[in-house]
Amino acid sequence: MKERAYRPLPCEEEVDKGKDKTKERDKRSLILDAATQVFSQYGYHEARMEEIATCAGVGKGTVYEYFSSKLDLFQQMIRSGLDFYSQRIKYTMGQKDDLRERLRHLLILHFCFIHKYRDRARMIFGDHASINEEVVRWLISFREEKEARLAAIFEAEQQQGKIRPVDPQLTAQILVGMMASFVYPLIYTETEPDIERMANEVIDILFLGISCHRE
Amino acid sequence: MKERAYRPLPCEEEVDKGKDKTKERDKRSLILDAATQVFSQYGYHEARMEEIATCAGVGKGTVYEYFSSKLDLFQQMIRSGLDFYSQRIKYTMGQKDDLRERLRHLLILHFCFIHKYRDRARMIFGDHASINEEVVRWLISFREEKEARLAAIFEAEQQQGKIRPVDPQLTAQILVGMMASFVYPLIYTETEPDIERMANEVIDILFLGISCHRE
Amino acid sequence: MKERAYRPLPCEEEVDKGKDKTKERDKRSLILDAATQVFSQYGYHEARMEEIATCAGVGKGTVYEYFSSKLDLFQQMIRSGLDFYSQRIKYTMGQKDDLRERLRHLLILHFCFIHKYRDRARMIFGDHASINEEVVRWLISFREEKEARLAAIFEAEQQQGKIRPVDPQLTAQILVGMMASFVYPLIYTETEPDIERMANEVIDILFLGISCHRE
Amino acid sequence: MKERAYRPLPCEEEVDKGKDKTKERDKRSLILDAATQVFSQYGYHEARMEEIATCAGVGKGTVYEYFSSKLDLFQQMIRSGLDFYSQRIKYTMGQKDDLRERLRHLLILHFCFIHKYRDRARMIFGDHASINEEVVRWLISFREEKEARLAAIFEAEQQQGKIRPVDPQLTAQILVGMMASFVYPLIYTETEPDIERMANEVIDILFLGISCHRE
DNA sequence: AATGAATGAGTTTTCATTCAT
DNA sequence: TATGAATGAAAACTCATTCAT
Repeated sequence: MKERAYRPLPCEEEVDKGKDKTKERDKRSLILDAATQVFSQYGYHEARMEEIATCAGVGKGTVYEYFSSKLDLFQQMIRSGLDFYSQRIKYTMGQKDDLRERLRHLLILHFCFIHKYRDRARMIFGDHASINEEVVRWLISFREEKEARLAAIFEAEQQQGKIRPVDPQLTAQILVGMMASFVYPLIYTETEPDIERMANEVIDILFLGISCHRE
Repeated sequence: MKERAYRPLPCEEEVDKGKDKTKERDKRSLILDAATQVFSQYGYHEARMEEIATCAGVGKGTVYEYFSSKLDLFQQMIRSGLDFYSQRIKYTMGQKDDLRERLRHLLILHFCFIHKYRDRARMIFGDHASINEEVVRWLISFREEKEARLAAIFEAEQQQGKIRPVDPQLTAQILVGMMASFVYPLIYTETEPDIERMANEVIDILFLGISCHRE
Repeated sequence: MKERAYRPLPCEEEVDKGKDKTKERDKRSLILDAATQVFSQYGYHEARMEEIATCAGVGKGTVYEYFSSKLDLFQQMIRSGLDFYSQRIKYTMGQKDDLRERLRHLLILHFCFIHKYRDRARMIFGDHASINEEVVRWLISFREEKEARLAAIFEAEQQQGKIRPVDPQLTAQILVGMMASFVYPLIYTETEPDIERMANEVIDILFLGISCHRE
Repeated sequence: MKERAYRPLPCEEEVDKGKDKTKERDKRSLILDAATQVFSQYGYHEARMEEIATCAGVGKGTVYEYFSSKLDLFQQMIRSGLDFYSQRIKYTMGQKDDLRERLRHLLILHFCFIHKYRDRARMIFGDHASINEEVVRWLISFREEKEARLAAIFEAEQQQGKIRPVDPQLTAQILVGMMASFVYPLIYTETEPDIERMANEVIDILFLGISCHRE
């Protein structure tokens, strides 16, 4: 019933090396995982601290030894989800030379992540506006950071004449929007998605859209 | 704080003509508007029925004369928001001949809507997964419908050889994702956004991305 | 659906003579009848003023023209039920000479009443302790009056040597208890009860129990 | 105000022997007792969960740890009252040989119970028709069971020629009615009632009423 | 006189959090 | 350190009553 696996993505074996000792997870991350699962299933308000505790295999009081409140637990869970995602994404983005290839890789990773860690993806890309201003600020600044990084890349490429003079900021935002548009489909799709193909199509459209074309 | 204006969009004067008599609003839509405002500000769970009532200028019990429960009120508010949006969007989509121009118009309308009716936009494009299965189904099928309509258009154009052989479904999804990526920026931007420019940029990228190019 | 008839009991034709003009019932008794029906069906607290109004065919506000509150309506309904019952019972009790026959008649009337006017019977013989102290006092004093009247009769008979030297008060109470024991069975029995037989049996037992027997 | 004693009846010392250690009552029965008291005083609808909690010396939430709802608490209270009564009554009924003596004992026990456990008696013998169908069914079947048991006894005696050929069912019902007629008087009487005398009188009347007499 | 739309006081119930063990 | 029994603040909802029409 639990089997919350979190094994490395098929495309990220190098990232998790050295973590497979399956050492006795400490209570804190046990609770964090349970929280991810329960929050993602029920949403913040419908989630019950008792269920999170039970699901983590600890007593209700124990949760409060590690987290000062429900909101604190939620925030830390989001944070950890954000870190978890960033870690995987950043790593790859620093690698390859060619922009197209790098973005293709970004998309693949992104799609893999969403598909593999549905729970976390749902929490990271969800709309938590009503729960906590702070969380919303995090998520916004998280996305802005992502967009800024992408915008910087587009700008650099543009100055090298590799892409058309599009607005780098807007282009970044559009890419992030495209990426986000896959969250729900990937979470709710039962059949195994063809992630490679999806990534290629998106990249094709985007690159034709922003490449230089001789008139 | 009230001033829930709902005057025609600057770009939709033709749509609302004849409706500006500002006739005595009936209680039901008064409450619906208050609900939109309060729900959009606090989210479903943090919203208090009492505040909605106060905000609509009626007593707590009156709300229950028109809506059987908090959930019912929420659902009807979403529904009305959906209709409100569809009304404005569908109208334009059936008009112009040229796809590019039609989509440009779609984007402009979409952006105007979001910017003008922040409350409604936030509710329609928000993530209500944890509140009510039914609402989620509505929103998903609403988006799917939108995507299907766009996909059909792309497919038709494709058969006329007007655009590249991209996956119409995926392209539609990407366009919807692009559109959605503007929700938060437009809602939270204080400065007047240059909607025309934004729409043009998006359309440029998308059309270069999907047009036929001689190799 | 209404057809709350209140026609004379088969055994009381003489009582209602002159009332069969079926004259346009005035609003007040219309409401009183509706209240009897609704209160008896749902009990005081579950009964809704709105339903009583609807059932009486008047508006909600109208009820308050005739009765100052729900409690007032309830009290007046009980009172009217009490009077209705007393009227029928007292009349008969003053008639016949022979005690045995008089009591037999009392029982028959009582049983007929319960069976015919289930609604009223249920309200009169129910336990309204929790609703209103005043109502309870009425019901208790109503029963005490009944018992006192019977006790007086028993005492008189006793002094004439017609019955054993039993405690008249206790005997009266026992008789009333016997009578009450038929309320639920008569209300809930679907089949037509053999009221004569029931009365005879009860009277037989009681009279053997209290008659003088030569040892 | 607390002093909910529940010491053994003066006439039932043998039943409760070994139970008078007044051991630390557990919360559940503490609440059940408080409920009995409050429900019996105010009736189901007028009773406030908060008062029951306070009266039991626990917090409001604690009541819901043991009972899922007000109705559940009410039902369990009735059930426990029914069991409590049955326990005491059944025990004695199985003992003595002579019918007259057995019934005399039954009455004494019944009267003692009512007088001693007014709260419980009021709940058990009250009319809860409007509160909950299930409770009504319990009470009816409880009374029917009682009547059936008595009817069986009367029938047996009859076949042994010990009593007149009365309708055993009706006789049982009458006896139960007689018994019930003492509920209110015993509950509301301030002075110490002479239970022995009352029982003897009732038994005398009933037995003369149903015995065989040579004409 | 008759109405019914509007009202808000009052109640059950939930569940995050505490704290004695 | 870990626990879960106990708690009480807070919110949805009901319905008797009012009063403008």
